[in-house]
Amino acid sequence: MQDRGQATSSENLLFLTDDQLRKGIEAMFFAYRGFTADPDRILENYAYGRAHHRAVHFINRAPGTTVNNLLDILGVTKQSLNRVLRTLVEDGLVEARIGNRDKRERHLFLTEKGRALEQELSKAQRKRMRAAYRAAGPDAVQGFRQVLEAIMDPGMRKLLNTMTDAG
Amino acid sequence: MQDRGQATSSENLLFLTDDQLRKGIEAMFFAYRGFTADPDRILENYAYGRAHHRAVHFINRAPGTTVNNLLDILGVTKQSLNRVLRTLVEDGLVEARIGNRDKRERHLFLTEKGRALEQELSKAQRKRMRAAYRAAGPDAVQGFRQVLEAIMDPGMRKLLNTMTDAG
DNA sequence: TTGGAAAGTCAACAAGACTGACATAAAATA
DNA sequence: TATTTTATGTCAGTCTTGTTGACTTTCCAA
Repeated sequence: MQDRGQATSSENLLFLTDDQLRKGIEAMFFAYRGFTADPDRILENYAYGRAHHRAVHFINRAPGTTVNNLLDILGVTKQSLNRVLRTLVEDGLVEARIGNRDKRERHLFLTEKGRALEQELSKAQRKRMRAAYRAAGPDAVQGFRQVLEAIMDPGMRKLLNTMTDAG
Repeated sequence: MQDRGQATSSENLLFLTDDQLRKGIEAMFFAYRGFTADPDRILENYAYGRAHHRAVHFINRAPGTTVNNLLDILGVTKQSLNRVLRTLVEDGLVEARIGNRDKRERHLFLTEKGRALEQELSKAQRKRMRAAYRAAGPDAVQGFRQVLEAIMDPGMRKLLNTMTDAG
């Protein structure tokens, strides 16, 4: 049988009960809705979607990244990403430069226009996060980050920390 | 200008810098992927999607809930939810009983089969959450929950806590 | 009793994910 | 050098899940 969180010896493991886990699951669901709500609203004005936001975010985050790299980060198919990148390049938000060393690669950069959209989106998203962080306090934020990292697949955790170290 | 988290007087507000906020944002993105990964894999075997999971979850959570109630929780259009409910009813996972008091209403219940699927899905999701909770520890979990609640729209927070109190 | 509001259903459409097949160019390797 | 692998892009088609609009049934209140 699975561990259901009953206190074993001296430790209080009540935070591992199915009921507590379910509350956390539902909190994740509702919080993610809030998390994406502000950018989603902004994107409607541009006829872009969440997929465009994600691409723009990570290109801004790692300028010069290749398409393949972005595929790993976003976890979608190249056809799906390509549709998004094509519109972003056509609309002049993203520039795709052919690689010097390896001419098969495309290195992706935001244009001035792309940076402007990225700023608008991330500013709105940061605003909500800042309010939440401030309300919860630094210790809560540390716990928040710890649990999120533990929820991720190991590969994603590694990717996140690689990016974080670099940036 | 926006608060960018510089320490003002004695308090250390470094956890509110744009950089820290961005890390939290990316952690949310990657964690949510992990959060949905296990149920998504299971759902493939049944030709259902995330929308079905959500419906089944909340019907299990609040048996007898009406369609309108579920709409508020899920935040989609009734047409979108209806498509999902129709397949679940057709497949015998959900029973929709016409209301006694108000015959316009449908009260939703999981059948035995529905409960079985719900258990399979939530068990997989809880397993990941339990591992994450255990790895991070009770204090981190408390912070996690606090920040998630602060990220939500107030309406959602209220809804979540109403459900939590009742359940 | 009648007209509007509410609950739910049906139809059609769009975004964004997917798979599969294929093309091109460049790099790596046998 | 010849062949294979890699990186990227494209076309076509499908699926899930969101959307709007139009409709029926039921309830309630003026």
